[in-house]
Amino acid sequence: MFTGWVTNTLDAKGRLAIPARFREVLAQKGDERLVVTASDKCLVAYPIEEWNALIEKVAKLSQFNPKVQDFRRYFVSSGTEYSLDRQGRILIPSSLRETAGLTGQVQLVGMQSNFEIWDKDRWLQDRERIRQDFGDLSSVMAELGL
Amino acid sequence: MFTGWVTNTLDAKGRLAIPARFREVLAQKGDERLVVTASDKCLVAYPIEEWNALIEKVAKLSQFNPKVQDFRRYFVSSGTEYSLDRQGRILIPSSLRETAGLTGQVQLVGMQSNFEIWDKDRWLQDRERIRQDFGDLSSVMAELGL
DNA sequence: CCACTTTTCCCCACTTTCACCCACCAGGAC
DNA sequence: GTCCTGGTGGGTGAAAGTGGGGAAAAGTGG
Repeated sequence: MFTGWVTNTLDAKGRLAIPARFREVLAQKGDERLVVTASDKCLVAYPIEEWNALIEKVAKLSQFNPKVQDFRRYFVSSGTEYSLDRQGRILIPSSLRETAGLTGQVQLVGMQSNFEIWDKDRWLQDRERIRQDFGDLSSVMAELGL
Repeated sequence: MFTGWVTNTLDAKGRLAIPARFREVLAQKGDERLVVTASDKCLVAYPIEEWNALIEKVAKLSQFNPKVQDFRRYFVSSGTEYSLDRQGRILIPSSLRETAGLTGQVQLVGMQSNFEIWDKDRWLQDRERIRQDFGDLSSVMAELGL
């Protein structure tokens, strides 16, 4: 399980160190490869296994539903496999860096089965938005049975 | 499987380098030929094998259904076979270049069994449109069981 | 049918990017 | 203090991408 918030820096070559804690999760799965994909405000990283499970589900949806097409074109298409280098980093290609607005400081956010990669400033803003919303959020959770 | 986003440039002669990662997929199939055809906003490239499978399916549809006719006229008829040159490029004929509005910068988008060829600006616009819609998209995905 | 232009293909050369390796620095444990 | 670990930065050779010259092929017009 990926948990917690970590701030790392993206170096000039576009490399990002994966926190040791996250690497251990991968090591336990016996497969250190990651799939990184673009979401609307950030990037999302999945262990291969999790990603494949997701892809299979998408493959079963109607391929002619325009929403599904858009989802595939944006979210699925950007998903590419990366291996860690000897220092436990991945190289994030410029197209994904641009999409997610990654600059210097990067926030990694554990989301249990996967983790998100945010531009730090954007993360701080979004966190603030969620905080404002929290009261409302709580009632939705209650409705969902939590 | 073709995955990920790659930006390459179309040179003055209309040649486009196929990313090495995509070429490997073709090499694994043992057939480096590609069929490129026009879709509504971009071009689509298929490995021969995939294209033939598609054609066979279309052949089974009613030849007198006007919609099928249009589909064949536009999508199927424009499909032409291209081989890679020694540098791993294909020459995109001017008719297809115009249709897809390809200028300098070109975006290649991996769509698993095939890949799309977009004019970069047009791609950015379309991506932005999808991104705006992402919240809505996500809820549709949730409804569909994702 | 022939001359001419345009397009296509093949080759070579240059530039940029990437994968790999090593080195450094900061902080915590001993 | 030293040792270790985690994160950061940089050099280097190979690979990928880019651009252009020139011969062959195809298309065009008289």
